[in-house]
Amino acid sequence: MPQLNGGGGDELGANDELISFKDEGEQEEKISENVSAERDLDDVKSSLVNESENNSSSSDSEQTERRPQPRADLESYEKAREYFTEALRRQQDGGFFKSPHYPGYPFLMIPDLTNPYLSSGALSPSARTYLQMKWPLLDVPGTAVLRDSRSPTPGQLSNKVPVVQHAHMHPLTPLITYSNEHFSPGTPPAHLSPEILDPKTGIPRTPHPSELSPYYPLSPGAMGQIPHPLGWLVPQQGQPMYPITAGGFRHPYPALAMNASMSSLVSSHFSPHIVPHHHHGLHQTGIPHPAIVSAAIKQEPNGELSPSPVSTKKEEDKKPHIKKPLNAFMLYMKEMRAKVVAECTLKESAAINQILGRRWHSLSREEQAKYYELARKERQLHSQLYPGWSARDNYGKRKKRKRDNKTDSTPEGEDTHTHSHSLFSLKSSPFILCDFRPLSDFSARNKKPCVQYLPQEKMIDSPASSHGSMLDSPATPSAALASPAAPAPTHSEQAQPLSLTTKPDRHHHFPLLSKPSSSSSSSSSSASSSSYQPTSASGRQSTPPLLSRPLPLASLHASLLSPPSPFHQAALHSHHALFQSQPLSLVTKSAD
DNA sequence: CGGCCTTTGAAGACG
DNA sequence: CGTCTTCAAAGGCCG
Repeated sequence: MPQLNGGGGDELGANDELISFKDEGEQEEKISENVSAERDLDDVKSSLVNESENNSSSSDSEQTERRPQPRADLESYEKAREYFTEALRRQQDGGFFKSPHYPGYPFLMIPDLTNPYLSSGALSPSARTYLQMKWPLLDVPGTAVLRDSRSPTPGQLSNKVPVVQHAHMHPLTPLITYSNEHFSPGTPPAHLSPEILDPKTGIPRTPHPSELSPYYPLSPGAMGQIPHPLGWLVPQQGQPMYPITAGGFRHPYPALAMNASMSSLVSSHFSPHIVPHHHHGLHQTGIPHPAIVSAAIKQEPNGELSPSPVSTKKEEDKKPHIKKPLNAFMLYMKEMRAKVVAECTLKESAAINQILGRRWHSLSREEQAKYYELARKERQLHSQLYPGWSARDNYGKRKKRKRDNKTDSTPEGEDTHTHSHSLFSLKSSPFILCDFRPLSDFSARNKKPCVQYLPQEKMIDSPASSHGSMLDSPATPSAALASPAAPAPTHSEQAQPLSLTTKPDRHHHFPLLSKPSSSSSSSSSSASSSSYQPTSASGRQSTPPLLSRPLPLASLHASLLSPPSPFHQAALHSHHALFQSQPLSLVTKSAD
């Protein structure tokens, strides 16, 4: 929670910073653990790769799409998201390794919250993002709303609508911010850029250098300029954000609301000229929504807009397709996919996703928390933007789902309750089986083996990681923290190889592993859990995902090792400090 | 050309 | 209230 902690934005920031050490240290974090270390290395590698690749391939293609070329812009929110993620990714990669603008990692060192960027820098990429987002929020008077990140129920917060508060900004904001970076590292925005909407006028103007800067072009505080409040809203390519709701528009945003970076980014990325008109994607409100995607209209990969027949438009108008907000994992996927792809030869998304799924589980609580928070904000924003929207609206839009019952093949009764989600995965336990299985399956199925990847992954993720990481190093004290509430399904799975299904975690706890508290269901989310977790916007799953979901091995171990609550809380509060000063292992012990 | 596969999470639907 | 289903992204693969 620290991160989430709205109240002390500063503190949060501070915490983040601490955490941030992870980022760099991420690698470091784990020194203690081989696994982690490996993982980190892996990551690093990947990042390195990415860099190169980004410059070359991935980025090219991606950028190409995204570049503000004069395309029509209808894109949707998807694209916007892509930007974000991409920005994120780049940020990470670039920032991390290249450190373009920042020589070194400046951020790390700077504790100053005021300077978000810096501090953020310290954090893991995601963390950074996070911070950035927050800042703006903090600044805002109305922050109360935002702050909630953790605690306050979203519902409360939002009184939603009318007050758009920063809502506009948040979720996306961060993202947007990222987007800046997205171009940054290697690419000078020259082409991109130069025009930025004038915050005030909305007219394209030349950006300040600072804005242009790829990485953190602008620090909000630093920047004197006030971004156009709506800047990010500006649809440009649309991507970036959710469509604006009428309410949103009305509100004058406090300058604060907008993150300078966002605005700049947005503008830079999206060429203004392109944007301005609402194309088809008008929201009900009549406001153009990037978020709204019409299937028909989606851009083509090439970047070309598919011609949208008039009829199509009509439909759209009638029912604009508003996509679901991305969840934490999806956000993570977007961010990390490129890296994974770069690392391995495989390109199939299915395979990549498996890997990502494992990595996701291996993330530390803090890391996951970042994404959860981000997702939460995104949902919040989404709800504000589209008050009336419900997930159900999209039901049936996606073609049909796979037969849920793939089960047939594996039809043991047990599966019945398993979701359509991969059966395989179910069986595969992250621990032992899992890692292998999926991969193996996957590899088997796929012609292209991920040569590089597999080995590493296995090594990393699976056994070793799970095991070592936790025990040895509390790599994730946090994880430990998280775990208490929820048994780490993952672990549990590991513990029980075959039969266990993955999914069960949510509901089932393994007896063996399970911790007493179990709560299984979720609800119980221990205080701790709740604390760190972002409050779920939706009341329903108040349970922190982390808890509910498979926890990192660490968590599992931790839970086993130590009594949940005490340790837990203590850890929560102090964990950052511990991290920094002491080895994880110590922490764990101490906990005990 | 369109659906499948795969992942986790969120939320709707249903019992 | 608990369980199940659908969708979100993404991109190669397959029919």
